[in-house]
Amino acid sequence: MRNTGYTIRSMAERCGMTTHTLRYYERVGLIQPVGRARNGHRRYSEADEAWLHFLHCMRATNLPIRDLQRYASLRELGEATSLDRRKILEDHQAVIASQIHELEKAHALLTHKISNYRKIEERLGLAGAAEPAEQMEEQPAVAVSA
Amino acid sequence: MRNTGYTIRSMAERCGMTTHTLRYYERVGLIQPVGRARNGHRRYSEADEAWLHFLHCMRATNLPIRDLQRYASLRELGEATSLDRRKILEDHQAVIASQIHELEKAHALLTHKISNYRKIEERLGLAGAAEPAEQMEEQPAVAVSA
DNA sequence: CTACTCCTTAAAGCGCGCTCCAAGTCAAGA
DNA sequence: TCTTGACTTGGAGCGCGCTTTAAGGAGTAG
Repeated sequence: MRNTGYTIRSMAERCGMTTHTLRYYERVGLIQPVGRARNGHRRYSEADEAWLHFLHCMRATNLPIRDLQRYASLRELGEATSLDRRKILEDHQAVIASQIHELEKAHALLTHKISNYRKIEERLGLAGAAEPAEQMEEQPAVAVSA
Repeated sequence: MRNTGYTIRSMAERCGMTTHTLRYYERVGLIQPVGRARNGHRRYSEADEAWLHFLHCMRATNLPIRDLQRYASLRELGEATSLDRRKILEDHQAVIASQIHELEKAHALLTHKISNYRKIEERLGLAGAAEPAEQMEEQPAVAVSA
C-alpha cells in the first residue's frame, strides 16, 4: 500500500519496455511482486528501476529469460549465491564476446560486398555509386578481390 | 540431373546447418531449386555453398529471413538491382554496428558486476573468489564503486 | 450520472525460425 | 529377398518472448 513510486506506464517509458512486458516479467518471476497503491495499481521503486535496467540490458544481448529467472531466484537467496550468480554472468559475458566476434566478421564481409556493389554500379553508370566520395579526381587504386 | 556435387548432408555439415534448414531455405526461396541426381536427391554446387555461407553469416547476425528473401529475389534479377541490394547490406551493416555497441556496453557492465561478486566472495571467504589471481601476496587495492 | 483514462486480471494469440513427423522412394549389401 | 540407410515430400508442431484481447474496477472532469 505505497503511494509513492513510478506508475507502470512511467516505468515502462524509463526502461524502454511496454507495460505489457513489465507485467509479463513480474508474472514469470523476473521481478518480485511490485508494491501497490491503495487502488491496486503498481508502484515501482528506484530499486525496481535499477533491476529492470539490468534485465533490459541482458535481454538486449540475448540472455534467455530462463537464465534470468535462475539469476533472479538466486539473487533472492542472498549473498551466499554469489558464486552461482557470477558464473551465470561470466558465461553470458563469454557468449557476448563471441557474438561481438561474429558481428565483426559479418561487418567486414559486408564492407567488402558493399564495395563490390559500388564497383558494379560505377561500371553500369548507375546513380548513387559514388555517394560517399565527395571528390572523384583520382582513385587510390583499391585492391579488393573476389 | 547432375551426378556431381555435395549431398544435402555434407552441405549441411559444411555450412553448419541441418538438412532440415537447407530444405526449409529452399522452400521459402532463400536458395533457388537445387540440382538433382538421377534418383531425385539434391546435389549442391560450389556456388550454392558460397551463397549458403553468406546466408549463414547474415542469419548469425540476425538479418531476418524476410530481408534475405528480398535480397535473394533481387539477386536473381541481375546486376541492375545492385543499388537495392547494396542498400539492404548497408542497412544491415548499420544494425550490426549498433548491436556491437550494445554488446560492448553489456560486456563492460558484466565486467563490473563480476568484480563486485568477487569482492563479496572474498569478504565471505567463499572458494573460487580469487580464481584468476595466481598469487595473492599483495592486492593492488583495486578501486571499484557500487 | 456519464464519459474518460488508467489501471487490473487471466487467457489466448502471434511471428519467427526452425524442427520434427509420417509415409514413401531408391540403391546397396547380406 | 529382406534389411538398412539416405534421401524425398507435405504438413504439423514447437519454443521463445512477448502482445493482444476481453472484461472489469477505480478515480476524475463535466
